Amino acid sequence: MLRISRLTDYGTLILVHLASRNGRLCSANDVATAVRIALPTVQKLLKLLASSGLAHSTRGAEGGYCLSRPPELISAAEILDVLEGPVAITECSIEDGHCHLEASCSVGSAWQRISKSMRTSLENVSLADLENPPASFPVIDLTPAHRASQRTSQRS
Amino acid sequence: MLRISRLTDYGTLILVHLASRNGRLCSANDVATAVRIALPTVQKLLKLLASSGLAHSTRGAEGGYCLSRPPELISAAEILDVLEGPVAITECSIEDGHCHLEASCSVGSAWQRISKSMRTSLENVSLADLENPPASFPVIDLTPAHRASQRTSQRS
DNA sequence: TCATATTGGACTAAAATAGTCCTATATTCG
DNA sequence: CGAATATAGGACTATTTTAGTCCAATATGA
Repeated sequence: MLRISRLTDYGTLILVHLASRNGRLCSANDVATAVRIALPTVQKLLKLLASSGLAHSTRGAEGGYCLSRPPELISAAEILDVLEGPVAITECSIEDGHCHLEASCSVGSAWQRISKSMRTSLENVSLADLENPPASFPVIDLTPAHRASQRTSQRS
Repeated sequence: MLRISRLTDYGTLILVHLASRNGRLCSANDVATAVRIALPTVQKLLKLLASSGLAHSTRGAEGGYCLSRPPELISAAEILDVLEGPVAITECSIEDGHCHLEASCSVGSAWQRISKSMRTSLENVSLADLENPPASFPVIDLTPAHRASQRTSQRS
């Protein structure tokens, strides 16, 4: 859980590589060599990144890929959206709220809300942050709002 | 991504049901009826919950399952650990740090750290919270530590 | 026109997930 | 004791997802 797929991992690597090239074009071949992932897989991912708008592609000889925006403006949430599909911690949270489990579904809604706040927080992490990760990311406060006041001084 | 499996969803439902029974024993059959999930699946999950220590089982006639602790003392992180296996956002984050991707792996390490802080935050959400979900969970601040000071007043 | 690249999609293989079933063991009650 | 009720443990199958490969078409530059 909270596991990203291998392709997403690869995809991130590729994005970081493109970021390091600072806007210069990079062919699928170049990328594959640099990140040491099989060419067909890299091609597949680059196509996905380009069609989703995270990368820009140029066809033909001397063509290649580059980021469509500076890495500071690409969020981890976006990257996950593209490479893993929409972030949704449970299935029915996608089509908000209709499963066959009726009453008990209040639980699903809790997972949904947790998922939602996680997503929101991932929007504040940029590709640039992934490129040069800080020593640590701060501990998240997922505590339900109604209890929050009781434990504000928690992290010593 | 950030998707939990269907079995985890079911498992949570079952735990919430047990919580609502307030310590009284509940057979697999009772649970299956209550949560409306196929009996064999419920049996499988209850066995898992019992063997992992989240639930307590009593064999024989009049036997059944109950929570091993009050719902306030069971965290979402534990539930996920049991039902989904160890939380690890990338593969190599499990066996901390050896993949064939060498230098580029600093990225993986970033995902790892994000995953880690998410997990820590899930430790502060209890089964009781899942049972009666609050209106919303607060937005998480995942901003890297070195930028945190610049945006403390972010949530207006 | 040829070499270099991306595009779009089909296709196969491998692995994880979901779901079912069977036999053994423990407990209660008549 | 013996029948009924439950869990325990594990094998097993089917389904779905994920990973990975390949090919024919199109675009570009020299």
